[in-house]
Amino acid sequence: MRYSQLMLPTLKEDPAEAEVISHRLMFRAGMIRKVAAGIYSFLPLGLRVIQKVERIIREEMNRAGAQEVLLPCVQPAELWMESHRWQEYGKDLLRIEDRHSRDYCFGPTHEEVITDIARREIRSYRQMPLNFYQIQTKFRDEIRPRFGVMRCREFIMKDAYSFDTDEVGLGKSYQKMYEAYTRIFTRCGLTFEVVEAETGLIGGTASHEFMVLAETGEETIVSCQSCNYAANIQKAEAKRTRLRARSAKKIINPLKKVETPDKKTVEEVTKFLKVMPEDLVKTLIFETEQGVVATLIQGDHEINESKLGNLLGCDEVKLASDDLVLEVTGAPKGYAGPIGLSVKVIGDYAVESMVNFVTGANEQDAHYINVNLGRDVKVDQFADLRMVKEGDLCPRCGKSLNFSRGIEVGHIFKLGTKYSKALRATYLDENGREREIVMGCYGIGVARTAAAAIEQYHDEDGIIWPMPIAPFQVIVVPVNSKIEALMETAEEIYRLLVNNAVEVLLDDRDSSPGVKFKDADLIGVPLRVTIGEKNLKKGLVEIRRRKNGETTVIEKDRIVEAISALIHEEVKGSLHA
RNA sequence: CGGGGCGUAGCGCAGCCUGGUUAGCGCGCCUGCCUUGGGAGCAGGAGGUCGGCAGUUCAAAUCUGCUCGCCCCGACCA
Repeated sequence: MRYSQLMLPTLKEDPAEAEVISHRLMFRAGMIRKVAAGIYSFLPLGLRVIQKVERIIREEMNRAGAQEVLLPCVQPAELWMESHRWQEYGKDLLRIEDRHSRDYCFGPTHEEVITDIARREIRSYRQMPLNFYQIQTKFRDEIRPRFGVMRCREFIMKDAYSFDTDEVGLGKSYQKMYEAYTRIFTRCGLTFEVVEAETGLIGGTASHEFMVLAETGEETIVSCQSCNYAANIQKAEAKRTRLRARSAKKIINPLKKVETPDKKTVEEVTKFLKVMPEDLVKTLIFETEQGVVATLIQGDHEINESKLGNLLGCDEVKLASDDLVLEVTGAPKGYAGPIGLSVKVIGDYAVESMVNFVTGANEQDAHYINVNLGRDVKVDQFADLRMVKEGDLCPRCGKSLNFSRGIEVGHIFKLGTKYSKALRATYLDENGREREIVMGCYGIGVARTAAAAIEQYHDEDGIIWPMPIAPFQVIVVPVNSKIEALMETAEEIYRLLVNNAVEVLLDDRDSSPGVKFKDADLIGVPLRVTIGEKNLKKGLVEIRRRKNGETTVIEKDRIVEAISALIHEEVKGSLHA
């Protein structure tokens, strides 16, 4: 490709709206342009990167035995009603009407459509296992799109769906995808971590997220320093502390009510009573589909609403309104406590080992001290209800946990029979019995993967693409376009490299060298061949590596072998990342 | 949806508070000269219904109302 013929509009200045580094650089490098909030066009350079990522995905999906299909983006409401997601999905689902006022949606994902195919085509256990995947544009009407291509409304996604006869088969399909994903992100040159995750709206029994480690990541991930435990913060658990030594020894004091005028928050109350936050139990009232429940959490801990929801089997749990708190506890918010409550009380495991703690007295301006379980408080159930925090220990091995930030680029789910049951996708087993197909689904955010690579690999001059997903592997820069010898050599090297299947961009613009160098750095091409007058007189050209600025001068006749060796080395390097 | 903010040339911004000639600046773009190993220099030039609609006024980018779009923080989410 010749630069002069490529639509590659680079910008010197950062666009005002771009906040995160990948957004800024994709914009400045002429990869993307915004069309509307959360909706982008990909310009040629951006598309090249997307296609490189897609190619790696296709190769690995095919290797894992998956078959590519193409599904519709506009889907009939009926299918979504059958799975109940027409109601459940909420406002993220972009609903549209056709000219006959029939309801459709723009597909945010494709479980319904693929399950529809499965129920029509799969009859027998002999036809499984099967795995279909598609790479296409989806739409989720995000409340607030942000971070450029990382969190958009319209986005390119690879989704795969597996169909098995039973859980054992699903386990195998899931494992294959786990391995394929590991290969995909490794081949893209990314540093990532696989974490246990929540299943969320998609539903299902088990799930892992593939997280690219980056400061700007939206997700917090927790991982063990010594074993391989790693989980999304939403899912992460901490080792349960046994009855603490200090608690075990402590004398149980008599319950006492104390005045706490105007002290509502954990901080205010503990400061006023001169105790530590971990000596207080906060009582949080929740409104759920199962009715109102009270939860008991150690003062310095945070409730994890999704854990509570999972425990109760509810899709939605909502912190009670001030009015409801008043109704349930008889006191305004800030004075709730478990003593005398008539609703179901669920305690976090950490509370189980506490003695002589502080709680609200269900009475304005009053708290109890020396509260104890059993004697004063009846807890219906203990469970893991809290967020893991710094200092907690690994639930598997007891060593310390690390906290880091990640960008979710892939997510795999064991769906089970949720959709096959709803859409009645069944098959006949060996005994002629009708059974539900067991499904899994597996997604990768394609553009997000490219953006994550930029978050991970950039410097103050621009993008530093990993070789396998770089839009071009090499850029050829003649320093002075007015000197014929330089241009001729550049052309010659360009042709040689093209003929040897190297992806090369020839900067044939009549610009000053500074401009060409700056653009080359900005768009992040891994290797630059610089052709300057002095070197050329000695029959030499220079090769510069974007990632470390390292330059080597070689005889121009050896250019093809030198470049090939470097490409090979960098591709291999990312495989071992 | 709540809170904050922004819409002026392709991009980044000033002007608005305190209304008044031809609406500026930097980058980019066009022409010419010159220059060529890290976003050169000089000269000339093109490009704006100041987001839209309505109002106040002799007069609106500037004041008022409505509206549309966008950004940031939060709740939500891949």
